[in-house]
Amino acid sequence: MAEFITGMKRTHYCGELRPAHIGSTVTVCGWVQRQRDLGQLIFIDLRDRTGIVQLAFDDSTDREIFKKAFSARSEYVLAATGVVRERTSKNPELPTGDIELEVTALRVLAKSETPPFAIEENSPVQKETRLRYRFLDLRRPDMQRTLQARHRLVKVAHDFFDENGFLEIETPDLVKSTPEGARDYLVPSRVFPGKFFALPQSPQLYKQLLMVSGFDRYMQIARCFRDEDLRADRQPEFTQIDFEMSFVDQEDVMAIGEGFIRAAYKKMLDIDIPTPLPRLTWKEAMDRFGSDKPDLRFGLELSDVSGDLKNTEFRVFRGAIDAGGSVRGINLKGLADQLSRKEIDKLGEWIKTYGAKGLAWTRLASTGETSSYEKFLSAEEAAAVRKTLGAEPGDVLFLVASDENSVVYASLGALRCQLARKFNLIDKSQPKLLWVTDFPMFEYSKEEGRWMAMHHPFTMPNPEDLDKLESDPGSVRSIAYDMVINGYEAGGGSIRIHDTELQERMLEALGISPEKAQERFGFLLNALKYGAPPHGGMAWGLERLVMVLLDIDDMRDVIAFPKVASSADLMSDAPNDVDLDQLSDLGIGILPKEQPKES
RNA sequence: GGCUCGGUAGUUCAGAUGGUUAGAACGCUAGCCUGUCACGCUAGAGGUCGUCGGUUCGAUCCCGAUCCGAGUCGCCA
Repeated sequence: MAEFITGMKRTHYCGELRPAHIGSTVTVCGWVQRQRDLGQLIFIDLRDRTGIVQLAFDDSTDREIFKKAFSARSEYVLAATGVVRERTSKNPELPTGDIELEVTALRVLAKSETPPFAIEENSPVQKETRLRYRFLDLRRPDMQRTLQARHRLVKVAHDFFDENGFLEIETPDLVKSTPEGARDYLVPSRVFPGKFFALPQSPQLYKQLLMVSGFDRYMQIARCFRDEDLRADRQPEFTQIDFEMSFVDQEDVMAIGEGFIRAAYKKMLDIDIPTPLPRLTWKEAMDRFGSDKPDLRFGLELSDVSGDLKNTEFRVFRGAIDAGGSVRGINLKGLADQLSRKEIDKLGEWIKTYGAKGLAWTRLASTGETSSYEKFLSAEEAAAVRKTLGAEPGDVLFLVASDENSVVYASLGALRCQLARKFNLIDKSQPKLLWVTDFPMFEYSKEEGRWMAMHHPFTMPNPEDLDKLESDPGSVRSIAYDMVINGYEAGGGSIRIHDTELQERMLEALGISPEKAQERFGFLLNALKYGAPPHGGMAWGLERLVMVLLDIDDMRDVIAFPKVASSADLMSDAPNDVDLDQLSDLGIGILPKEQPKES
């Protein structure tokens, strides 16, 4: 039977005791990290969220207390009162290593089964086991630190936006389903059987409505939900640091965005981020880095060699160029001797996952020059390509050709990052932040056979491109901007359309009929008719920011109770079956699982 | 949905052309031990080898299906 804590009041956290406390009587509470039984002498390391302190029991200790110490096991919960004394032999590894507690009162507040893994930093346990026992995993010091950092970042956000006149206003979690964009999580309505709410993918429409309502400056730590497949850096439910402001243009929003990120880096890491941040247009980012979220901590920029090859007789290259695509390349400087032919072939296979048909290469190794494509080119063409890529002895040149530029960008953008990781070319000494601006308004969806909004349908098109909205949607730029940090899309936003007519025109350009538009977005279109101020804003992914700030590469490590790749929660076993009664209340039936077709 | 990788003791892993009794380390249990701090020493317990089916005299190992996990492509306005 566990003992009660009544009458024992914690005076100190374990990790804060120091030689200055010697002689004073203190009470600490925590979990048994480890018990060391030396016969007539027992030590217990007691852990709480601040650290560890050693409890000592010897022949001067009360026998009843000694017995309790003897039976204490890992993760038992103890309260201990004692006198702080200097240690006979000190432990320089511990902040509390100069002192220990000579225990005069001890209570076992709770026993514990043997934990499935040791509660310590970097304990070598598979993610699956950690997530099944998440409540134990979270006891580990690194998880405690990470979630404390997450808390501090949210505090920085609240403080910064408050100081700048932003009001936090909560928007609903049960909203209207708007099938543009990510798949919605649906919530059935009991009162309206067969009808559904959706969980918000973002507070987008509501924060725009708040601008119409005159709140002028809004912010929210907003929960968002997207029913899409997960990645190491993507969870189905996540949090945004979201803001929106009125009577502003892009520069005003960016200034606030830079102000917040400066405050975040300063208060979290004591790093001064120089502002204004550098900017790249989307086009520049794609041409130079093959990505709209380029990692600027290393070089390996792309070069377009299409111009050198426009008259080539080599079909692979010529065909790509003639079809409106391109041939582009990367020069891996000075590493030819460290990249074997076999490894190059492996990269060639790997890059096919990005849609490339293959990887053309030239290896200028000290043992000789070899190339997969130069034999198909004239001497002038081969030389021109080398010149464009700045080839020198020791380099490896990589070329990708495709009749779709998006494939060239995706392949080389991924190759660039892959090579940087492989050869450790990433300079981690300084974070690299930038804005990517002038995103295309639309991208063509082959699946849907129509133009889709790249950002979202409420994004303001660049006024210079307005006349091309219907005639040439592919060339229309938007007033949208992403904040990119170390190759992560940390945040993004846009100036919104605040004019009903333009909004209707935009929806029509997206192939949404006026009737459909009214049905889906009527509440927004209606609001825009009643005096909407020009407005815009942006949002950061809170988890992404914590990841970037703390250099953590798994988003699950910055979320207390995350989901696994199948979007299940291993600890609680959600999602789960529900009673038929619950379903019938909602007017919902479950279709039988589709049987595999007979062949 | 596709591709790749993985599932063996509580944990992290090793293993065998398909053959009697499946191993290690840590952890756990018990005993001894007065200065440990990854305490030490001694002894011991602990396994449906993810699940189902097939091949075989015999399957943890081979084959098929399936479940679970990881990465990634698609997807993520």
